[in-house]
Amino acid sequence: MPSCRSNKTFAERLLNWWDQHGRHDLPWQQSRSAYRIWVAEIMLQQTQVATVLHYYQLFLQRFPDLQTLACCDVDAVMSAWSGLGYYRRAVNLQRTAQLCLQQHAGKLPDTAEQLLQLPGIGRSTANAIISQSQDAVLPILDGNLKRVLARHAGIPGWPGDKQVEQALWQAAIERLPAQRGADYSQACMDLGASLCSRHKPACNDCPVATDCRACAEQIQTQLPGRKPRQPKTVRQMQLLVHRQADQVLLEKRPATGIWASMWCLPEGLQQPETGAVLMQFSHELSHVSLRIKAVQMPYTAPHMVREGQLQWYAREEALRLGLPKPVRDILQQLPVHH
DNA sequence: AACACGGGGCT
DNA sequence: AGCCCAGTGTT
Repeated sequence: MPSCRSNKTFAERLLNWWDQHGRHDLPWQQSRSAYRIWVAEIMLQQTQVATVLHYYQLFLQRFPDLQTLACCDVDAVMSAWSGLGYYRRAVNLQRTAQLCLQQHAGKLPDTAEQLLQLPGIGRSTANAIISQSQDAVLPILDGNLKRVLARHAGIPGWPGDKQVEQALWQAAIERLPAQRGADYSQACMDLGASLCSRHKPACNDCPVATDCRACAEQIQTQLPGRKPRQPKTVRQMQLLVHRQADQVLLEKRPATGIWASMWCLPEGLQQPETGAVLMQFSHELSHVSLRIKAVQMPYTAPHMVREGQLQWYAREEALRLGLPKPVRDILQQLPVHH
C-alpha cells in the first residue's frame, strides 16, 4: 500500500497526468469494438506500438470482422502476420474467431472469465479487452505495469518468478480507481512506455514519484529485478535446399517443438548431407542457440515428396507464407535459378 | 518451473 | 553483445 503524503490517490494523479500528456490518438482507442481491441491487444503482446501500427491497419482492412477472419484460409492470416513474430498468436487469433462463431453467436464473449477460456488470451489480455471495450475497472499486468509497480511498490525480484508476479498483481489491484477503467489502463501503459522507461526514467515529471519507493531510495533502474542468466545450449540444424526450376521444397513441421506447424525448409539428418553449403549463421531462441547450415541438395527423387508433409512452392509464393526468420533469410538470398 | 516464440529498440 | 518488451500455451 503506497503511503499517502499527497491527498490524491495513485490513480487520480495518474489520470490527471494522462489527460494532459497521454496518448489519445492510437487506432485501437478510437472505438469500443471488442473485435478491434482484441486484435490490437494480441498484436501488442511482446510487440511495440510503433511496429504494430502498420500491421494493424492492413490486418483490419483484410479481416474487417470476426466472421471474415474465421472463414478465411489460415495461410492468409499467417501472411498478414508475416514479420510480426510469435506466429502462434496468428493461429490462435483465427482459432478464437472460429470458436466465437460456434459458441458465442459470432461475437467475442463479454466477460473476462469467458475470454480467458479462448486460446491466446491470458489474464492480462482478457482484462485489457473488457476494460477497453466496456470501460470496466480491471487490473492488467503487462511488461510496462510490471516495471511501474515494481518501482512504485518497491517489489524486488524477477517478475517471471511466480511469487513476484503475485505481488505485482496485488499491487495492481490495490491501485485501481473507482471509475474510468479504460482510461486508467491506458494511462498505466503510457506511463510505463514514456516516463517510467527501463533506462533513464523521468522521475522529475512523474505524477506518482512522491510516494514511489524506488524513487525514494534511488534504485529505479535496479527494479524490476533481472532474469537470472542461464547458459544457452548449442544445437546444430541443417536446412536442405531442394530446387526444381523456380520452386523450392518446403516441409510442414510437426505441431510441437521449434516452429510448430510452420512451413520450413526440410531438416537434414545429423550426418553431413552431400551438397554445397549455401549459408551458415546462428539464430537465437530463449534457451537454445541454433547453428544453422543451409545445404544445396543436388537432386530430389520424386518419391521423396510425400503428400501433405512436403510440397513444392515457387520462391515468391513461399516468401509470402509467414516462414521462420532464418528460412526467410535463406530463401531471399538464394541465387536466381537459370 | 522450464521452455517456445521473434522482431525491434535500446545501451 | 546483452537485455528487454502491450504474454500465453505447452510440457
